[in-house]
Amino acid sequence: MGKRIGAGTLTKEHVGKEVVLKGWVHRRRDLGELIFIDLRDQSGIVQLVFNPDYSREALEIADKLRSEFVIEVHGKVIERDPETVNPNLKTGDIEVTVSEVNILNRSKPIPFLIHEAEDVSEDLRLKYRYLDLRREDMQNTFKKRHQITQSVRNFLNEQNFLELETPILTKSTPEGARDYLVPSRIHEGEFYALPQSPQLFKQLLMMSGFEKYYQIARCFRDEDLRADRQPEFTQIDIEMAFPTREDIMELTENMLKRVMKEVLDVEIETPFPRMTYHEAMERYGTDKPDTRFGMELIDITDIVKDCDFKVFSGPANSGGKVALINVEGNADKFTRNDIDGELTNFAKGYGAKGLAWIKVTDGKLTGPIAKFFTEEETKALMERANATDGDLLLFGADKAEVVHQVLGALRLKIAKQLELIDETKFNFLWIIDWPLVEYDEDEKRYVALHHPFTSPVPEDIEKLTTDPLSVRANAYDVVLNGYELGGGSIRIHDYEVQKKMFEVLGFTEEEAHEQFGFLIEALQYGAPPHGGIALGLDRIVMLLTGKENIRDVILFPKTQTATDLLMQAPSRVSEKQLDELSIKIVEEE
RNA sequence: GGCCCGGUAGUUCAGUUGGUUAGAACGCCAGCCUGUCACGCUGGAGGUCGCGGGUUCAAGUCCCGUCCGGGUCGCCA
Repeated sequence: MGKRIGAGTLTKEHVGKEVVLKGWVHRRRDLGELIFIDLRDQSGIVQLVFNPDYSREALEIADKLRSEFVIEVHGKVIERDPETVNPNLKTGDIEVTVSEVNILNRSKPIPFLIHEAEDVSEDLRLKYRYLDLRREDMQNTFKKRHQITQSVRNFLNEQNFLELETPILTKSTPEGARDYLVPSRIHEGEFYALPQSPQLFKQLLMMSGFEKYYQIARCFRDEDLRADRQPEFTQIDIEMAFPTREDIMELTENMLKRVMKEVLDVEIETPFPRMTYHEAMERYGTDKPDTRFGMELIDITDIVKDCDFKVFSGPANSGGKVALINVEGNADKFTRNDIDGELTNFAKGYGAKGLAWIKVTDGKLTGPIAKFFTEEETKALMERANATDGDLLLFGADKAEVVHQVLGALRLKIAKQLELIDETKFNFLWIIDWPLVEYDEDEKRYVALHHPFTSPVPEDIEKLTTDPLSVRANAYDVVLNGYELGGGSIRIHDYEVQKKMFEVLGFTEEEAHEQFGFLIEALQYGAPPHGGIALGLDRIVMLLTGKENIRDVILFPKTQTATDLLMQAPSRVSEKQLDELSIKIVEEE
């Protein structure tokens, strides 16, 4: 009885050795009196040969083997003849000739073959996730995910951070995302909430004297899903006592640098470029710009103020904005139909009323709106846009917010369509100087852009009550290739400032005490200055494995309607369970 | 909640202007095959065209509703 060896680990070094292999039947090639089987285990694939000259008994069993049967084989590693070497297989220069085979388990014909699962519809893959996960690509993804978390842990451990756990059953608080609620059996009519993040706990840990904390933390938010959003996801959660903003940013940069090096063997430049929120909105129309390509937004509000085109001069003269993106040299890729149809519809989806456009031909502006501009305006416009023959200019004219959204989205869509993005690049950058609060038209009050515990930059504290909208937050987001990887801030540690912040957000003193009394109190017992950051682990894995979808880097993800197709969750529960929780289901009409 | 795309054999798909018995490839089953590696060859089985309703002499195809999956806007401190 030899010891089991991994199929994918066999090399020429093993030639002549007797080995024991255990794994799955990946593929079978039955030539009658000669059968080949690709045996797959976690380490890889090796070809087994069943030859009657070696063992007729084994051949007869091999005849009965089917895809995904689990087998144990004893055999000898032999070198392949040069003409039968398979260069597509890592173990292709050897094979194992089998003397004995045991069927450890059988498999029904499976819904899809492992080697073709890549092309199978996603709902079927999710229903049979344990089959989908047998694929080499999936195995590699989760190996990489493991490497990333280990790399993060090693780095933070070396920096003397403690990995500490915080509760999953916690308190529902206002602000932020919708909570997942868990009914309490013992306290009738009361609920725990699953944490949207360990935010308050990690701040309390700083007040508890743990000066450097981290956690690979599961977080829950009951909001609608997207390609890069799941209702439960994982954050690399970090908090420090006594840090400056620079400390956290440098720590984050070094951590990401280490991960990129260890996992992808890619060197990234630090420090990362920094951009203010304002600049990001002006140049890219978004707070998470993809800087791997140009096509930046160009403001032309001043140029079109007096032009005859009311669609432009209107917003330009009433506090709005007119801007354009220049699709350089690609005017011929878009017909008038493409622009007035698909692109215009796309723009309308982001709040635009329409989509004005101009093409540049023979040094002149062409298209239906070109006639509205005087010679001077044309000249200024072309100069500002750096427009030359073959360019397509797409315009946004509206409130600045709408212009940013529309052109920002168009910029991305067109870059993808024209393949202008260098997929090998990793463009990390910081977005800083965020507004502390914004005005919510629906709720008729200020809401925190980050969260209510984010401190203003020191020089703006004065304006907190007089002009909240102008106050900059001491916050920072790290962005990679157009995705928000994470964000953090220096927190409020001053009781008075925190009280003022709640006031600005429209909390009465009573409400503040009811919801955050524990924090307000803790701040009064020697809370140290503190701050930190949280990074979305799933998104990091997604970007580092080149996936376009967060579900591909989560073992058992949920569908867009937040269901688990494998376990069939959520599900009804028994009357008895409901009774114990004092819960009654009200069926909708 | 809104908008968009999709749902036909186990899987991936095709299916014309609404018209005879809904096809292909892979997989599956059986037989043959000693150097295959996407093995090959021969034969076979396999369909609630997501579901419900409507229009029509006739619906996979057109209309309405609904369910499921995906993308996105709102939402996500």
